Amino acid sequence: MIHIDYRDPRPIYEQVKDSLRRLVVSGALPPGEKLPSVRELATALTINPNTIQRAYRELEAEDYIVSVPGKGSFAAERREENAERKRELLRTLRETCRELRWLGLSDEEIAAAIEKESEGT
Amino acid sequence: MIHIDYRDPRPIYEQVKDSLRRLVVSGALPPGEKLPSVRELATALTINPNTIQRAYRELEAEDYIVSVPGKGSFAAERREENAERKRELLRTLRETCRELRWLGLSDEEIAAAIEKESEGT
Amino acid sequence: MIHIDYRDPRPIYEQVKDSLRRLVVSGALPPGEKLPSVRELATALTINPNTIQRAYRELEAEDYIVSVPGKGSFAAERREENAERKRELLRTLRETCRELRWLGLSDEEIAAAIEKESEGT
Amino acid sequence: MIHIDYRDPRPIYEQVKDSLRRLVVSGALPPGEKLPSVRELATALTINPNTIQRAYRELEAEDYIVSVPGKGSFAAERREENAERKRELLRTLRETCRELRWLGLSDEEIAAAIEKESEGT
DNA sequence: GTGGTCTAGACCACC
DNA sequence: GTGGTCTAGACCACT
Repeated sequence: MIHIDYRDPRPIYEQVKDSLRRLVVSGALPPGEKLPSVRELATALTINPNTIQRAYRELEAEDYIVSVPGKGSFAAERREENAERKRELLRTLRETCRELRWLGLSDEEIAAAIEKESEGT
Repeated sequence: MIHIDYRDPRPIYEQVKDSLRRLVVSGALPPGEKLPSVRELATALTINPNTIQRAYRELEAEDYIVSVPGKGSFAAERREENAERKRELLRTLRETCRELRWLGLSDEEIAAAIEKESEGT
Repeated sequence: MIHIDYRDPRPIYEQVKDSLRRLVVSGALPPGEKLPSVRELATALTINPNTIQRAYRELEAEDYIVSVPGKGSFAAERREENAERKRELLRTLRETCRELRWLGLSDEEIAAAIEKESEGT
Repeated sequence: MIHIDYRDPRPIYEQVKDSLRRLVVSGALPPGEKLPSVRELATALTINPNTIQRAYRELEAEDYIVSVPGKGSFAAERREENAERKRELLRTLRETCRELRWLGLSDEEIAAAIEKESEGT
């Protein structure tokens, strides 16, 4: 589920963050579900625990997960604040649609793509 | 119009590509419009001309611009092929919507954001 | 009313002290009001009684509560000594105001915030 | 100017953050002023560079400093957003005033303390 | 076992 | 020189 691409110029902790955020947001990790421990994930990905730790720390700061010392890390409850992130997402949403239109997609086709937002990645 | 962020981990030529593609796709550079020359843009951004060259080359391969030897580079006509790029865009579209829904936005709010796809960047 | 945060790096007895002091200072525990016994509070918070004991002992040394052997602990009368604590509070007061000003608040806004010193915690 | 107390239960990077934030907010480090480099401060305080780095990273995320790779870190321009931090500061402000009143200070004395908010720490 | 902090030391890209 | 990332390995408090 979590894939690291060493040719990706983005730092590893960012790639880990993105993967985990997607798992939470997609519902693959429902609220309250336990995430792999820092050490587990580190050995599974053969990445240093500090790097995983940083990903977890920042995901907690962004309210996607909750970490409880001595217990583990868990998918967070859904929250509706986070105006910053919303603005960012709406911006990419608009840009993506603009380019799709430029590539010839009609608004109906775009809407359809959003509806059947069910399958994989 | 073209903004380089040296703290962005992505390579410079990728940032230049994104900026230029956005200009084309948004209509800021309508089809046929002349782009600045590689050398012009390089000096304007104080970036190595090779970096700009690479951005132009790849944008041409992706059909966003057309380069005419001895004349310059121009915004391309709108193309409806590029299935690869379409799939990529639809994928980010779906992921963006999924996270926006997770953050509490209704489908109506998302649709509205797409409609008034007018303001800033 | 007393909230323990196990992720707070401060020792538990400090957190208990702060909570109790706030109750006294806010008037929630008016002078003479009986506090829960050490054992009661310890079981209620599932904390070691020694930890609670230490909080009570130090709060008595600082004149916020009074403990009467065999009878219990009570919110103290208002005291105007405690020059040490006053200096400490005035110091944090000045620093807090300084940062609020830096963040753009005018003296009027700050004064207003102090006036309507009524709502939550 | 930056003092680390190893008996303080708070992590070192937090203490470093607080010290630096105070320097910025107090005007001791005016906007644009260069901060000591990560390595300089690390050796000066005999603290590991990673620990200092973390403090700098988080201060940048909170918009108190700006770090430019290859150039250094600098005190940020004053910004007036940061509603989160404002709320937190106003909360401590109210609590501090409440306890000062309980200790017998009049509103006039408190206001006076805020006015002559000039001297040191 | 868990998350969290810290150290020591390395490497990178950029200036 | 600078900030930034990553590894390796240690220690702590808490469950």
